[in-house]
Amino acid sequence: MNLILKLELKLRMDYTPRDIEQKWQKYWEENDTYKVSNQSDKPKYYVLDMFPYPSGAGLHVGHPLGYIASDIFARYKRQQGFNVLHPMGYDAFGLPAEEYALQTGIHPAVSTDTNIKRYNEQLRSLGFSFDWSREVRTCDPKYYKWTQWIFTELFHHYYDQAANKALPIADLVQTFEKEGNTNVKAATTQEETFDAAAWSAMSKLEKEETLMRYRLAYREVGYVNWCEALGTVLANDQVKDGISERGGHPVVQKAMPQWNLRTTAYAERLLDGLDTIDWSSSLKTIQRNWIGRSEGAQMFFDVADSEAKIEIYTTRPDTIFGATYMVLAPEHDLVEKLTTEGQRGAIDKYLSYVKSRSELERMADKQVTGEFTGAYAVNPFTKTKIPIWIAEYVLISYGTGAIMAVPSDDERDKTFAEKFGLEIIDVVDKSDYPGATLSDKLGKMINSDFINGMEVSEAIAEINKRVGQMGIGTAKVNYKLRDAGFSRQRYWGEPFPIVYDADGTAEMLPLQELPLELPDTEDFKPGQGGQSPLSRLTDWVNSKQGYTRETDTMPAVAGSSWYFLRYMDPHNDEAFAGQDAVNYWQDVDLYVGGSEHAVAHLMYSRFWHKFLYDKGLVPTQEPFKKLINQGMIQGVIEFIYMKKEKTNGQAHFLCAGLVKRDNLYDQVARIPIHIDYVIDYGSEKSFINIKSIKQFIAWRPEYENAIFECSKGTFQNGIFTPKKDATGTHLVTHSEVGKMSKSKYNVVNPDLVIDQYGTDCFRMYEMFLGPIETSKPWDVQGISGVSKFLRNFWNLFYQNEKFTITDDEATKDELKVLHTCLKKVTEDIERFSFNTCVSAFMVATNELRKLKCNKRAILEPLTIALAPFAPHISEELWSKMEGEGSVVMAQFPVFDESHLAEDSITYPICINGKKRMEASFSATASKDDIEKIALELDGLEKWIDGKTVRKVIVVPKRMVNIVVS
RNA sequence: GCCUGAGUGGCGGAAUUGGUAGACGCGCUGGAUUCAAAAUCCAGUUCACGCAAGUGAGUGCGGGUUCGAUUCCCGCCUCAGGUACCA
Repeated sequence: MNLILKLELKLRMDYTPRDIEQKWQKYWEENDTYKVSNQSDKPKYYVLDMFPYPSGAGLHVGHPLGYIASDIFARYKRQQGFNVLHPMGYDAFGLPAEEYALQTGIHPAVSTDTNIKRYNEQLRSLGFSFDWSREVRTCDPKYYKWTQWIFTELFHHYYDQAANKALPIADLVQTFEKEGNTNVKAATTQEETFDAAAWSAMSKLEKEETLMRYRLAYREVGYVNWCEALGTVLANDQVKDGISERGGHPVVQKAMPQWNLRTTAYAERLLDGLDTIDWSSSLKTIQRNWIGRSEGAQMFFDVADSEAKIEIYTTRPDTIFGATYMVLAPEHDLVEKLTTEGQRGAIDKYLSYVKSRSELERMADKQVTGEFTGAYAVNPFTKTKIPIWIAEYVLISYGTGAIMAVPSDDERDKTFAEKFGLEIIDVVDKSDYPGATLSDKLGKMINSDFINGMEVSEAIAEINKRVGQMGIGTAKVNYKLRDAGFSRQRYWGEPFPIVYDADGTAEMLPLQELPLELPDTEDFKPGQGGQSPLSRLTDWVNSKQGYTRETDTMPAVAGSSWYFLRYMDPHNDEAFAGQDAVNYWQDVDLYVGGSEHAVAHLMYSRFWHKFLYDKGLVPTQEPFKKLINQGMIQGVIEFIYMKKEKTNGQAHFLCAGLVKRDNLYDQVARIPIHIDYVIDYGSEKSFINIKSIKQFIAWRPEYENAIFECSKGTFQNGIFTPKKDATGTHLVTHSEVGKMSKSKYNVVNPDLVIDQYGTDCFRMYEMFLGPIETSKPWDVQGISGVSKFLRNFWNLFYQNEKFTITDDEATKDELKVLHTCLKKVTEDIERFSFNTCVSAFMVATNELRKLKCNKRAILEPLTIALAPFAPHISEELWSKMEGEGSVVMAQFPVFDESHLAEDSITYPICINGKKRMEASFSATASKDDIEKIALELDGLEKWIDGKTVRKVIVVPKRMVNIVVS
């Protein structure tokens, strides 16, 4: 190595991010820098991230986006003198670990543990200020003991609508014994009335069944995705285009008893609570629409020539004179009973078609389908006979599972009526309201007998009154929100702390018997009839004398519904968290996470929290005061097309080119393929060749004998058969931009980037990518600019390769640069605009380089302000400056407006709104002065050119606009 | 389908309350340095026409309000997230 090279290496070794970062990460760990106490004189601040599911693919570049943002905020708050709780943990139960176990035989507990270790390393290398002593894992029995306990409490409570809170079910039993349920106002599965005598006449089993209809955790028959070929229940995510993703087998809906949570009992409070929290209005709207409150009427229609009555729900009772037919959900109880002999065959055929369709497909389809039952109902007002149909657009889970169809005033009813030639009667004259949509509920009633001429709102009230008088229904508030399905026929989840006695009555295990630990097994295959793998462990199932255990497990949302409370007091064995801890930390001040959790997780945790509040166990009604949705770092997902119909019993894959050429989109399913096997991954022309196919088959052995066809020929069982002169296959894949996820096989890890550029650079680069809320595909182009910035910042402190800063007084220009930056950064952190913070630091650094400033008075506050973003380099420079303690606790600098004052301001001079010139005015000039001077500016004549000046608009400190014509 | 977002140079993005569109960074072009390259530094860079001065156009598309619209209103298009068992 020659001398010059050596010298150059030495020069470049000055800022060596990885050395500095490891040094300070070790220092923070050894000094418990981020450990936080539940007792402090400082005000509390709780910054929470949505904890990750520890996927086998490792932490991907999307995870840190939110974590970096929340870490910056937590560090900023710490520097402002708050006692900051900033914890991290793992949402460790879930389907992927179990799928992995089925493929490899590796126990989910083992793979989860391995994954967590990897995540731990990765998270630590990112320099987050987490208090790791508070880490929680939902799969830890010490943790899920309390998940199980909260479940048992839900079981032991009902929702009393008079008290507007959850009350013990034992109270309800007392009431039933005293007076039956006639005075009870409570959330229930089904309206029924009984008196004390009727209650006491019930058998033990009947009593239990009745109580089940009130409990907040209850068991009821529900529908699951059933795959006969695989003998298992599938998650929605495992079903693609109507067939199982694994193996491509048909999937149907199957009824099975399921545990549920009565989230609907809290619908109104979940709605009201939204007004009290600082969430984005779009997220609140999503939740409001999800809850879907509507006011309408529930009423009964008689069936012609039958005792049966059909209960319907409608938001438009006023349109009843236009109700020309009825539609039942295909799963409706009455379908079997009402179908006439003549229509039996057609109905059965339709039912089997519907069974093959998921709810999502049923709602998404533009085409309408349906079948006539042969039966007729009687419109209670017109007394005419109207046909009863079944159709998949009516869902059994919403309302009563039956509608009166008014084709004149409902889009879908109209499409349906037009397709099947059903009668349409206009009942609302909307001519007074041009531009109003159907959902505005505006217009005047026509063709409607006694309500003719009334406005819609009047008519609704009138019909509701009549319906009540006739005893055929009542006004009712309805919600789209459904109770939460809480059973999974899976191994890797919390076991239900439930045993059934000989009669099949469910009993909850008492707290002393919790946790009910997940039993060990080596066999994760589903049990008989799609039961959970736990059902195979007969010793465990029967381990309690005279009882059998529930073998379903809880879904992943169980553990994540309350984990933020556990962080407050993570090692407590006596309670889910001690009351002192809960009362000190109260609630989450800032919650950061992806908008993909907008409903599921954020609705469930609010529900659990409200229940705990009702029990007096938490002090606030809402768990998350402020919420920021970070966008998603996306990846490209690669798919290969597979024909839905097998060819000679084999799966048949097609080149995207063939699918396009022959327009076969209806006949193919998209099968995701790992991005590592795809050539030119991410580009438009990405494809797979024979080598890729071999890798794919090794990964997905069920496709060992599959056919791979492209325009050049076919490949099967290792043999390529060319169609014309060709030497190999070239199947173009189908690429989509989408979520980075292990299940999409498109994960990119941050490790390599961090190795190359360092953590501080990675952190700042992810922030620099754009606003925290927007989603964008991952791309490393541009990272060198951030790297260069950090080196330039570092070099401000160096002269002739020596660390040199002076105590000289700062100049006016230097102070202006500093305070402009501090103002921008402070204001931008407060509004979570971190990308613009990074550019403010860049601007300041560039200007200070030009000013050759190396003064402590400037660089010290700048270093403190940079610390939340790039904590390692800041800590290193802070220690070199001999700052006191760690920069982590240094007071965040406050900007001073007086340094920002300008003597003169440059105004753009616009003619008719278009900038034509510039002019400088004193900062103290009045509007009139500016107008006068502006009109006399040299060069203005050219623009006015014979036209008249109509108006001059002067916006102080902004611009001048001269209007001419 | 329904609900919620997003769309600005070659690329990521900025413009905080209706007031200079393109901050900052990448890339690219030219130059300096170097035997050469990397690195670094300097200058330029929305597009079209033009040697230039300049002129015109321009924030997904089509309209509207306004002295002035990326920003507000109406109607579309495309993409993303969710759609109740991925988490």
